[in-house]
Amino acid sequence: MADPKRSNRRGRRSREEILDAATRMMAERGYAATSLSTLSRETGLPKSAVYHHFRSKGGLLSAVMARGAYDFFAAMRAAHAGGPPPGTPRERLDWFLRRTGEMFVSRPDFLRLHLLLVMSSEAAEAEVGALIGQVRRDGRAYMHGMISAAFAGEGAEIARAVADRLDHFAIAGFDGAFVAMQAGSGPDLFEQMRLLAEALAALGEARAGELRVRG
Amino acid sequence: MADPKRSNRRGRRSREEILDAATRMMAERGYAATSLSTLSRETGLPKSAVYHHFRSKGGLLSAVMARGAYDFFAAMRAAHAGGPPPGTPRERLDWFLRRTGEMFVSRPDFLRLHLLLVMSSEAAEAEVGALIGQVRRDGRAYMHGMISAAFAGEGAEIARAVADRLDHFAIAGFDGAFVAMQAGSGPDLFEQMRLLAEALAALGEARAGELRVRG
Amino acid sequence: MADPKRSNRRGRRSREEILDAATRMMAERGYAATSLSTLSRETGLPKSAVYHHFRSKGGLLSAVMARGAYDFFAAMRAAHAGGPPPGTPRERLDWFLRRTGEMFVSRPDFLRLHLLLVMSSEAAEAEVGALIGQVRRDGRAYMHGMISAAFAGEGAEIARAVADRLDHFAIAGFDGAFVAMQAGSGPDLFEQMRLLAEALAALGEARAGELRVRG
Amino acid sequence: MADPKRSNRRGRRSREEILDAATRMMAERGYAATSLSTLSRETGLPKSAVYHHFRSKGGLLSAVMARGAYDFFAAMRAAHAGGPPPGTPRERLDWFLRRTGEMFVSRPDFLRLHLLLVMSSEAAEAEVGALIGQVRRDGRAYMHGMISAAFAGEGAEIARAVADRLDHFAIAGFDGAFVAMQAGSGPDLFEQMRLLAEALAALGEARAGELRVRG
DNA sequence: AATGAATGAGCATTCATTCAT
DNA sequence: CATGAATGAATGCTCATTCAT
Repeated sequence: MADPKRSNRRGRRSREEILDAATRMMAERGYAATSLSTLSRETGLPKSAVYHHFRSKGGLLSAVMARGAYDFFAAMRAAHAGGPPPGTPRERLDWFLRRTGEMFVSRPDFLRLHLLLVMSSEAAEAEVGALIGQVRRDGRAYMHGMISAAFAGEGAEIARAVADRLDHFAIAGFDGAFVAMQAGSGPDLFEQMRLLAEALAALGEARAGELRVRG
Repeated sequence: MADPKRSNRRGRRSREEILDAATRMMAERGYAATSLSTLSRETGLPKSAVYHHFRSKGGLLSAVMARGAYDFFAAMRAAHAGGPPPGTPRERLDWFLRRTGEMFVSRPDFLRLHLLLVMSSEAAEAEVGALIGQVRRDGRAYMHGMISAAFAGEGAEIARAVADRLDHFAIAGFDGAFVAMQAGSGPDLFEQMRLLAEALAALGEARAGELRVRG
Repeated sequence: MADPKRSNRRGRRSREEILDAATRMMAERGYAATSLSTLSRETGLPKSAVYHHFRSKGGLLSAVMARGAYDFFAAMRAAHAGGPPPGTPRERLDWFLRRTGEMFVSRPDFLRLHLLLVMSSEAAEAEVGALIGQVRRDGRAYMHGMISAAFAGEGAEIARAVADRLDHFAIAGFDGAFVAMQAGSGPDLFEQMRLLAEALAALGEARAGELRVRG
Repeated sequence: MADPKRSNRRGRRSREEILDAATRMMAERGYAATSLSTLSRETGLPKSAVYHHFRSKGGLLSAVMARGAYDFFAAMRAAHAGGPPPGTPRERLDWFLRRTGEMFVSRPDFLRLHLLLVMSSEAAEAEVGALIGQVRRDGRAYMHGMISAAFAGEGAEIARAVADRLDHFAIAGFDGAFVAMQAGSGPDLFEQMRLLAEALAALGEARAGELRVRG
């Protein structure tokens, strides 16, 4: 079944190949619809290799998610390194969101699988459920950082308060835009990002105004 | 297996029972992970009843989607019957979105399955793919109606232009909020709806302002 | 399912339609591989019609065989009506066998199904088994008649003795030639028939010679 | 289901067991009527073993045919090793055919299945169809060898010409005699073989005579 | 460390049949 | 007389998993 030229002394590489294929397939078809037989056929590696490296199909899913999350956030940090140039909150949000949108386009697999699992309650299986929760918390924290950076000009306290209020909303805007992109409906993703930046800026400035008055 | 008291002359009822159970199960676990054996066990009806009524598992999915869409939009129209009381666009959007949010909470199954299918490319199987596209178009048209109703005070032309610009964004806001609700993360759905109303109002008014100046 | 224009008051016709389709399908695919669903789809008549007219799938098989046998032997008698012109046994056998070969070519379904059942021990189911035995006996009797007619010039007694000896062999020659025709191998059926006639003539004359000497 | 003492390290043996049972069952009931469930029950091996060893039910059929053909022709060669003693063509044909008849009686499974497939057009499924054609060609070649050996005394050229003319006819005689044996009708197989030998001798000598005159 | 052989449980689907109308 | 609805049993097949090597 396996390519005979493939040595049997290269565990690390096999692991990565399985992980790559599984990420792609699970993101395309979902967890339940991804069979180890197909995975094996597509990688040229035996089914037992999955058990060798990941203990079970569920373990493979966990690994896929863990690596995906790690890579995703690393890529996010890289994309945003240096931070936006000075400017209005809206300009700064625009800068952040445009770059984030580029990530969505170039690495959709992780997000797709993430949303699939969120919706399908296959997550309920403990281990993965925890990972998903962690990813959502990390995502929100990341978003929080972006928003407060955008409103840094209002002072740290106000920036934080604004971000507290808007981070979930921003996450929802992302998720929704990603769904629309997957559906092939809607305007292109970057147009959506621009509107989201505009909305966040408007909401954030309104909120900052209130706080300035009160403070 | 089946209740022996169940006559063999009640096709319509069996059909509905299967449809109910399938809607719930597919929304919970996804299409692939919903097995006809489990469905049969849960309804007490034989597996062959599915084939009798729906021709195939795919046909059942189509029927689930078709009925779900029909019921969903009917319930939406019922929830919004009469329309919002007079007021500012934001107040009117608030009224619309609060009621829509209630729908999400009370009938999440259809939306869950819809999003699951959008993400999982099981939709690619023709028949269902078309249905999903139709649902998204209908949803967007519905949203368009809500937004232009909210901005009716600006005149029909401007209201329409605003809705043209914002309908996709609003859909994304809904989808994202629904995802957050499913994930159990984020503030409650109604808080999200309020923010979305505020954002749409702000974006819409800015857009209307531009148009008034140009006009 | 059924053609709506088809009245529900025409039992005789439905019966024949089912019989026609079943004869064809069973001859093509065998009894086990002929499903009532397919039969129903192909005739446009409901599956229950089979039970109405034939009591069971096995009953349908019996009816197919019975009608097939009846028709087949009637057609044989028609083809051989009048009998061969005077001539040598070989010429007369040639005449018989050429005409029989024409039957094989023009109505292969019954023979195919017959051989299929003979080989497959689905015949073991009593009712059909008996029918098959009857068909083989009738066939042999028919062949006996042909051979003794061919050798009538040797006198009735010798003609009968020759036919007693050769009828089974002739049947085997027929069956084998029919098999070859179905397999698409071998020379055309009529060449086979000519050789068979030659062989029967040679064998018969040798036998007749022996008998004449003894007598 | 399986014998628990059966180790999971004996693939070769399982393969043969399945092949044996399948050969017998398919020859008895035909391909379509042989179910993997019954096969599994009868071998004590799980259904999945069939897929492990043969990829599909069709693959099992191919393997059954391939092994059957191989064994059959090997046994034929063994039965005819050494060749017939010197004598007239008829004596030599008698020797060949008697031995061949013994094969039919002692190993009827392969031939039964072969004829079943020839008749039932399940063969049309490519892979098996090709195998069947090959078997018929091999059979004919074998028969050709037997006939020309029987007529070797007439010289190689004439012997070949006689065999060219009669091989198909001889095959048909075999097939027909085998059918009669399966049907339980007719005289015993060896009587049929004797008549066939006589017929082939008569036809062959007539043909050889013609050729001698012409040559 | 890595794998091919093997398997039991479960899958979607089709079957022949019954029965109320 | 004729049928559409309904179903339990069985079908061919795929699944995730184990285990000896």
